[in-house]
Amino acid sequence: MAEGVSIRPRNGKGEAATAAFGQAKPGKSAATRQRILDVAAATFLRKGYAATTLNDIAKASRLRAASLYYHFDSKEQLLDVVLLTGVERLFQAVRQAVEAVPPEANRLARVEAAIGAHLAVLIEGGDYTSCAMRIFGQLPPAVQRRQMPRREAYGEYWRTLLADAAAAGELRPDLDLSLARMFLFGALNWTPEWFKRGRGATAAAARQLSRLFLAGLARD
Amino acid sequence: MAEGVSIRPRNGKGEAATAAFGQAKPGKSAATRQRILDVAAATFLRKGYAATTLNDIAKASRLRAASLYYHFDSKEQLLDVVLLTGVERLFQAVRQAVEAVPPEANRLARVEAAIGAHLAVLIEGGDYTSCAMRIFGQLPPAVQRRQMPRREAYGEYWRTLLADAAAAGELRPDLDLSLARMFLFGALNWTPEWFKRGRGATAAAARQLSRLFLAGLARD
DNA sequence: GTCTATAAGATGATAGAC
DNA sequence: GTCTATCATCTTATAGAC
Repeated sequence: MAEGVSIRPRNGKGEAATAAFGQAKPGKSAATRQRILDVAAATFLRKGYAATTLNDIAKASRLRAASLYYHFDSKEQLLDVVLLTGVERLFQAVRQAVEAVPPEANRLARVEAAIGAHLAVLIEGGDYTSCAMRIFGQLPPAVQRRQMPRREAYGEYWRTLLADAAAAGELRPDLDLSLARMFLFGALNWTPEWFKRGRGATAAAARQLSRLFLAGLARD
Repeated sequence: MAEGVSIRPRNGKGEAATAAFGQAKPGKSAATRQRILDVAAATFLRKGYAATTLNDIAKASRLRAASLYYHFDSKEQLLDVVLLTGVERLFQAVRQAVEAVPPEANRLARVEAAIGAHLAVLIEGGDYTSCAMRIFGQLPPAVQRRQMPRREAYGEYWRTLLADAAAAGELRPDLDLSLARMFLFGALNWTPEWFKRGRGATAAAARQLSRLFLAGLARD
């Protein structure tokens, strides 16, 4: 809890505390905060962090820039929350999809489930994850450092996923799993750059990528 | 020539014209201009366009910010040149690698050559191409629009490369070539995000990616 | 909770000396 | 070719009214 990033609102009140006051509508603060975060994720994704001004975010949130400081300490803290939320959503969705695979299925089925979930979150899971993946590399080092623990945990999860498949003899033996994983991340994380949503398009893309990746990865 | 981006220096002098004056050392302007561009590409790549100030670029070029305006009209024009240079270098290297493949080789060998060249330029070809690929999606729409013609030409070149292989019956018939190409671009263009250079590392990575991609793409 | 007003500093760009 | 000086504008952030 000491390291990493907290996502507590600046006003220090949760839903309950806010509701305890009779003055504000219950959840008004939380709802506004949420709206700000949604807008921030969308704008950071589209223009990048530095090019996004607090005025951009405020306007799209139907507020003045100064009002953002009631909900967040700084622009950078707003970014922290967006990034962390993006990674958490991704991690949770992927883990859930993997755990939904029947235990009797082979290890590659778990990898395939992870690919599908990662892609689905990126494309249909809102802007947090796509933002977190897309802009990360150009952010101030201090921000990157705070995010590293969760990101490394996610990478480690995938490393295990692939190592398990290798240990089960389901992978070609001549592969560098570390390279393969990073190339796969690239294919996945690049999708927000070009993919156009459409009915069924996401599932079809996931199937394609799984086939592309697995048929090259799996032993014949 | 009317559309797209010119890369002529602001002072309107080429090497010869500058040398015609006895005062300045021959090529001083061109050399400084080159230094500025190198620094700009490196800095845009690391921090993004918006987060990079003219002061950043000037300082690393051993100049004052105002001096940049002798060589370029604006920050945005500097960006234009970096981007266009990056794409041209990439296109040229890939085309050259493909044309070096013996005509009697199959079509997939050409694809493999293209993968190797694209990756090599990204990792070892300086900062222009990696910058151009990495930051493009977050740039102002006007800048993106100016770059589109060359980028689409490059995409079209790849489309043909894959379509030829398909026409030659070297690809599995159940593939969406458009999706496959974009996933491949992702795997390639994401590499600057994580790849650490090392002796032989680039060639090894290219072999891995080719195998990963082709063994999944090629008919058994 | 959100506003107006404003501080304090940085930024892209221009003018003109050298 | 590069510099110093300067400008107009924008940016993050704070103070305090409502």
